[in-house]
Amino acid sequence: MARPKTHDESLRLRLLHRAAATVFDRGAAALSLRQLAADVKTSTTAVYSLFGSKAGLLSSLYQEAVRLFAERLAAVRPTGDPADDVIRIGLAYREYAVANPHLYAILFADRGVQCPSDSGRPREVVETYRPLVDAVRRGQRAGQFGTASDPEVIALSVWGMAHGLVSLVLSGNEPPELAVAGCYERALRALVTGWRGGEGSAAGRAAS
Amino acid sequence: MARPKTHDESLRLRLLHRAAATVFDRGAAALSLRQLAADVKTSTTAVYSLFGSKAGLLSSLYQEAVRLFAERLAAVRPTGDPADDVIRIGLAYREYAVANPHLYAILFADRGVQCPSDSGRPREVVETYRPLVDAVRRGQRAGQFGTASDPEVIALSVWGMAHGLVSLVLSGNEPPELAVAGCYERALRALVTGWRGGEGSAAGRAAS
DNA sequence: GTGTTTTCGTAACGGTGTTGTAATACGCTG
DNA sequence: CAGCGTATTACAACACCGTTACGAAAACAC
Repeated sequence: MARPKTHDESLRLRLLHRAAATVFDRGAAALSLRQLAADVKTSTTAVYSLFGSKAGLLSSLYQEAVRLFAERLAAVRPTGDPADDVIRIGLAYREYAVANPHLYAILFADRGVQCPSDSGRPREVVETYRPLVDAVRRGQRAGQFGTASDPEVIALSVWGMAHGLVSLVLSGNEPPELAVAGCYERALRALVTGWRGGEGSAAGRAAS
Repeated sequence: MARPKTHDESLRLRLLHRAAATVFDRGAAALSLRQLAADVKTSTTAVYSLFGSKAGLLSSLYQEAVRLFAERLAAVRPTGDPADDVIRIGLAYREYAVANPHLYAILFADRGVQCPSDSGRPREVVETYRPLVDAVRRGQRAGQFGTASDPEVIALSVWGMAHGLVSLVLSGNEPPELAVAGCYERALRALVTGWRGGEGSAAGRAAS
C-alpha cells in the first residue's frame, strides 16, 4: 500500500539498547532524543512513532530495569533459615543498586518527573518485593519473627531500610567518616532481631 | 562611579523567596529563570550576578532547606528516655519531609544533577543528623542500646530507615494496600529494639 | 503512467540555561 | 554646567532541548 516500515521492532530494540547505554552511565537527564536518533542513524520521528514521547521511552527503559531488578531479587533462593534469607535479599538489593545506579534511579524516580502518560497504572516496583514478604512469612511460621505484625509491615521496614541506606550512598549523602558498606548488613540484622520478639517490648507504648 | 546597583542583597532575598515558593509547590524542575526574573521584575542577569547560575540558586535554596531541616530536628528536646528521643526524631524527620516534599527532594537530590560548581564541598545534610547520634550516645550510656556498635552506626541505620520509608512514599512507590504512615513508628521501634541487646544475637554470625 | 496512501526525514515552534553586547546612569573632571 | 569614564544592567543572540507540522519519498492499484 505504501512505503515499507523501517520504524519496526528491530529499530525499537536498537533505540532502547542505545538509550539504556546512555542512561546507564550518564543518567536519564543526559539522554537527548536528537543525539539518540543520530547515534542510531534515524530521526527523532522514530522515537515518537515507537514510544510516543521521551517519557514513553523512559517508561520502556523502566520496565526493563524493573525486570532485571526483580530477577536479581528472585535469584536469592530460600534456605532453611528465612531470617537469613531476608538479609541476603537485602544484600542483593544493595548489590543491584550499586552496580546500576542510574537504572536504580529510574526505578525510584519521582512519579511527576516521569511517565506522565501512564501514571494511572501502579508502578511495578512494588511487585519486586514479593520475595521479601514471602521470606518474612516463612520466618514467622518458623518462629523467627513475632506474629504481632503483618508480614507486609515487617517486609516494608526491611525494604525501607535497604532503600534508605542505598539512596544515601548513591545521592552522595553518606556521612563522611562512616561507610555504609561496612554497617549495612549489621543494620539489617539489628532490624530483623528487633522484629523477633514482637515490636514495642522495650521502648514501646510510650508515644502513639 | 557608575549606575547604582540594583542587584543587591534585597533583590537577592526577593529572588530566593520567589524561587523557594515555586520550588516548594512545583519542584525544582519547574523553576525557570526567565519566569523567575519576570516575577521579580528584573532580568535573568540578576540571577547570574547574584548566584552565578541556576545551580547556584538551587544551592542557596539547598542551604536554606537544610537550615530549616536541622532546626526542625534540633527542636526535638531530649528527655529522660533517649531511646524514645530517637523515635521522636524519626517522627520529626518524616513530618518535615511530608510537609515540604520538594524541599526534601532538593536536600537528597543526586549530586550530579545539582551544584556542579561547588560539588567539592561536603554536603551539610550529614550535619543534621548530629542530634540523632547524640541521642543514641545518651541511650548507650543509659544502657538502652548495646555498646557493640558505634553510636554513629546505630544512628545511621535509623537515618536510613527514616529516609527510605519517607522516600518510598514521596516517590510514589508505597505498596498499594499498605500505608507507610501506619507502620512507620512501629518499624522505628523494632529497629531500636533490635539494637538493644547488641546486634547479631539471634540471626547473627551466619553470613559475613 | 498517474493516483493514492502510508511512512518518514526535515524544518519549524516554543521553551530552556547561558553568554555577548550595547545601552544606561551615575560620579568625577574640566 | 557639559562631557567623559566606567561600573552595571537589560536585551538579544546562541546552542540546545522535546515536540509537532508538513512536504517529500516509496510502493501498490488502476
